[in-house]
Amino acid sequence: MSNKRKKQVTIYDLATELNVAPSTVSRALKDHYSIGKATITAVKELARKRGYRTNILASSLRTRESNTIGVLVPWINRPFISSLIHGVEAAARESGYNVIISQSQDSYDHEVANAKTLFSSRIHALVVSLAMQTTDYEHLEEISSSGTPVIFVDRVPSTLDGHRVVIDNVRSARLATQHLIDQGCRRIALFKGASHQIIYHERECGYREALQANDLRVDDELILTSDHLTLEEGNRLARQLLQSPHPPDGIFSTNDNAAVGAIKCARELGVAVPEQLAIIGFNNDPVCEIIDPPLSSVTHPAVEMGRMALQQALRVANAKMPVTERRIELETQLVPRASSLRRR
Amino acid sequence: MSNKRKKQVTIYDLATELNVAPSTVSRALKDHYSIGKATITAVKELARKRGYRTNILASSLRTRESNTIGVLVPWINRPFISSLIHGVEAAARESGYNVIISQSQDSYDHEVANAKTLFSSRIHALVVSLAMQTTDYEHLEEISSSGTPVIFVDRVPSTLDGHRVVIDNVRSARLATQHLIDQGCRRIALFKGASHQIIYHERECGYREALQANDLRVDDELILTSDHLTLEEGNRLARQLLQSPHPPDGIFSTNDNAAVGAIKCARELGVAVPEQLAIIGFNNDPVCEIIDPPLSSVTHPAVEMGRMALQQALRVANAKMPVTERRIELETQLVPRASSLRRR
DNA sequence: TTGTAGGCGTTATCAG
DNA sequence: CTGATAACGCCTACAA
Repeated sequence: MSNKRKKQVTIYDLATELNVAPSTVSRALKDHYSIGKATITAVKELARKRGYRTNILASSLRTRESNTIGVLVPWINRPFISSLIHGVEAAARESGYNVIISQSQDSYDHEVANAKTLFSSRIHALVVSLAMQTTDYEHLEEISSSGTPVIFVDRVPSTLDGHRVVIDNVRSARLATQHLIDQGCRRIALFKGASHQIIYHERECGYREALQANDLRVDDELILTSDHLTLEEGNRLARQLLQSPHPPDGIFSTNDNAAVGAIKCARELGVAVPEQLAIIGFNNDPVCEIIDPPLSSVTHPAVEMGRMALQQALRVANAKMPVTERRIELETQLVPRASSLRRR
Repeated sequence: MSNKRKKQVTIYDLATELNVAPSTVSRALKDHYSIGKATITAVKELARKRGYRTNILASSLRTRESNTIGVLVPWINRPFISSLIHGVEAAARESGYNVIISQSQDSYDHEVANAKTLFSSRIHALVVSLAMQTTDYEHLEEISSSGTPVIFVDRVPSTLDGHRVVIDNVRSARLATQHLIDQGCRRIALFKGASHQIIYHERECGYREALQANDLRVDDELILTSDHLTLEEGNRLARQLLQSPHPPDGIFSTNDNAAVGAIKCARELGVAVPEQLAIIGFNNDPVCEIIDPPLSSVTHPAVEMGRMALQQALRVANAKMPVTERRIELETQLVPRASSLRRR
């Protein structure tokens, strides 16, 4: 009920009370160089006293610049994503921007609808991690080509050449796989997500490269795809493998959740980890230190990726010239723990 | 750079092209009853074709109603909070609202600053979970008394009588403690957060009530306070207790994190869980099922609390009459698991 | 150093 | 059923 709200204080009110023009107030409030010191202090003093708060809506409308950054992610309540958002939000606030978030819930339709809504809010820039379902990017190209910078993070498009903040998935997966090989594994299984998501495709490439570099045969039966890579899925996939005629002696899971499922499965079946089955995950979620045995993993710098994405967004939005560095790659690190370390 | 942006399509453009007045277009777009069927379809058709998107800023300015809900929480990247936000966001979107988030990082100063910024954005309502540091509520009272509904969730103020969505902390804590007693515990320790946060105070009350109801002495040495209740803190507190002359035979931790720390500590010291030390946490985070032994806990319906908070926010914001139901309480449930179940 | 005036895009009011 | 007009609060040429 707008009529229940107290009337807000405007620069007009301050102006009349001080017997100056509204424009003077406006300028004084932002320390415009042409305004007298005395006026500035007087205006600010009164503003404080009257509880004046600049109306960002009006200001944004006038300048055609909102100070709001849109964030569009699959799910907010996942460790990696919530840390990513944490990074975006913290960096945004430091630069004086607000963050407006929405989740696609991994649905393409939601993603399209939310992208439109965010666009209507005249966001300054958009940070996106794609829904699992998404394979075309028209809704995002539209935003981008209208002049609003779009920065992709983690789940980036395969065909669209947009700005992106990523890790080297191929190298990271190669590292993880090589680590298992170094620990003596010869039959290594891979748990991956839907291949049309490029990150999973790349991680598979790294896995294959490592095997080939060590003259190990790639057995397609050991490459398992899951749409969600939940703990339960990981458990199920592991069971399937361990009960097969030729069980693997190592598993590389492209996320930690599914790896934890595998550990639990091994425990249930009485398979010794890491002696009979070495396991490594991906993301280095807190859960790695909680599960027994502790889970080896590869770091995935979520907070940092969020910060970088925001900075890149501002860089692109405020640049005079097109920004040529369209891809920002962050470092990852192997974190070996007991789930894969065999005493030698 | 606004000048890099393509000029946006306005109702004006549509109006000229269709030879009608802008006001007609505006009304047609929202199916105003007084506009002819033919005009409506024509307008909508052209709008679609030209890629028209209503400018929410202008609309909000004019109507003095933004369709944005503010969310102010300590940290986004915590399981309970990110699920809470998930709930708020999902419900908001279903009702046609956007969500703008900011985190206080548990600092009072941040909380005050962010509250001001959100207020400047002319949010429709504000959902808040307090920073650990916060003990005065002027910054929020100001918003509330200006007519913007403020809804507190979980970490609610002790002295301010605002709208709130909570659980029955006393009862929940009583349940948890009684459960340990039922399992044969006689010396039960309590891990709690800063007492000026009412939720911890209430949980302590529940704990005391349960002990007294069973004629067990309350030993103040067993009540340990920690500012953050992290896993490491839990580990440290548990060690302190277990190495004391009279170690406890049960621990009730007011969050799961610290309880996990206690389990790890017990494992490190060779104390059997639950036989020598029964442990129960609070929140029922995913980690409960991952730790070994699985951690007993009390559910804390994060997503549901988020949804309810949003609904209450809209109810209050759009009510003709003051909303009298200022407190919404959700159910919790005891979830016994191996960390506290002693075979009998 | 300050004031004037017009407009950002939308909607509410009042006429027709 | 539709149109003209004025405002929402702020910013920015341009004028003084």
